[in-house]
Amino acid sequence: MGTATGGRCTWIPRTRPAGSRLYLEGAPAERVWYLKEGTVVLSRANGAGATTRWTLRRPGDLLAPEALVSTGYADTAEALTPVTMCGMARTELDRWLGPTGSPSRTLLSLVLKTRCEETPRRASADGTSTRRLAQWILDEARGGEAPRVPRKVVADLLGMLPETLSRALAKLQAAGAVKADRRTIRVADVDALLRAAGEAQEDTDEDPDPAAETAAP
Amino acid sequence: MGTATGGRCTWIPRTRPAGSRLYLEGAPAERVWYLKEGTVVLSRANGAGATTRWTLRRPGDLLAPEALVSTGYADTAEALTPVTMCGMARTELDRWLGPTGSPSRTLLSLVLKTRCEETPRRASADGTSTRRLAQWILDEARGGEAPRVPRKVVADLLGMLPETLSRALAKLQAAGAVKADRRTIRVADVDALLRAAGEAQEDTDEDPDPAAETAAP
DNA sequence: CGCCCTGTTGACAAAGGTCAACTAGCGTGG
DNA sequence: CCACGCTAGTTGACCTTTGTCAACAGGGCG
Repeated sequence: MGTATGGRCTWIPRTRPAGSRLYLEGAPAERVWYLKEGTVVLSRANGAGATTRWTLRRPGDLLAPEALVSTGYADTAEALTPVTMCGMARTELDRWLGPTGSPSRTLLSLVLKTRCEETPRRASADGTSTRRLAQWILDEARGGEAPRVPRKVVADLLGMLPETLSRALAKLQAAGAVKADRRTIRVADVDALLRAAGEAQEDTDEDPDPAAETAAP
Repeated sequence: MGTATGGRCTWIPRTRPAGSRLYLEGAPAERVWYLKEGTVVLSRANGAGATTRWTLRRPGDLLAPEALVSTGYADTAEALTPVTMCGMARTELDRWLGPTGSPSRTLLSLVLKTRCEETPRRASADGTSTRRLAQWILDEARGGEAPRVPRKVVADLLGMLPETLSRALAKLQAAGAVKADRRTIRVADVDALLRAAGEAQEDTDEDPDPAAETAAP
């Protein structure tokens, strides 16, 4: 590892108390951190109003690497314990990484892009089967058509059985949201589909999050 | 993107028919591919005997980037359609990427490491709540103790409610697998825990997978 | 010392898994 | 070219698991 570990890095070390929000999903992604001490949990809004915590970060992990390929943070990070982290401004990091277009930077970008796109899906072990299916279709459809993969595969990807998928799809068809035959699924009514994907916790108001969390400065 | 896109790459293009296995989880990771055409599904054995398909790869995605940081493939890849992909041997890629220890390579390694470790967890939207909890504890425990995070956080990470988590934990304690108080969970009996994590589809024999899939050469 | 927050336990309802029968499309072979 | 059989997908009935709602307990902090 070398450069990033060992403490004698050019990155700026900093400590934050337990409970603090380190960065917010959607905010301009200006910094990347290397986590030296403590535990951090990442959460992400999952299409519907709800927010899901989906993974932990521990010492040695990188926080917000997406800053390199995206303009906004992909997750909200919350310290579960007091943390020590080394931060670096995105622009500085950019310089540090060397010329764009170098093989390793190209690869880095590719990997990060893929990672950013797929993680949100990961989150949802929640929501009704119909809702998950609707979200998947919205995510995956290109030109109004979902990928032509066997039903069994779709079911696996969504963590449900083919039978359940079949029923969920039937519901979406009944609602007029999609039109499906044995091997294709096409979007018939985006609004209806969005409704199916979002509906449920529609009552859950945005959780205004009254500061409270941030401990002593 | 430049280097990797556009077709005029140093990578060796190759086509494979629908249904073929492109590489196998656990096999020595010798190549990395750039997917140019087609759809690929990745699956991974999830602790218990079962195997879960967890994500799709489409044109423009990288296949098996873990080859750079791991000796074995992390997933099994299966072509859902005929595919065209550009492969490169790990050693050659290694040379192409330039000196180890350069900032961008260091970062690339970090990101890949994190990615490899966290994806398996993603898979499991399946299994009973007790089983998922057992797997999580096995995954996360360091020195016989699971991370000290609030129950609510653990529940979120596992996609269940605090109530359900509480019941699942009670079962594991009843089985003598763990010992937990209000804020810690420590492993009491690894074997019992492994049994709890694996049990269920114990009848599911290994799916010998009788060729069948591979289409015409 | 008492309140509040987090976690636990209980009873009930609903979503989804299970098992099983049935249908449709496709490929194969006569 | 048609018929047959096979596999993937659909539908139905039932049962387990988990989410829901609610009451309660234990620790920590004021």
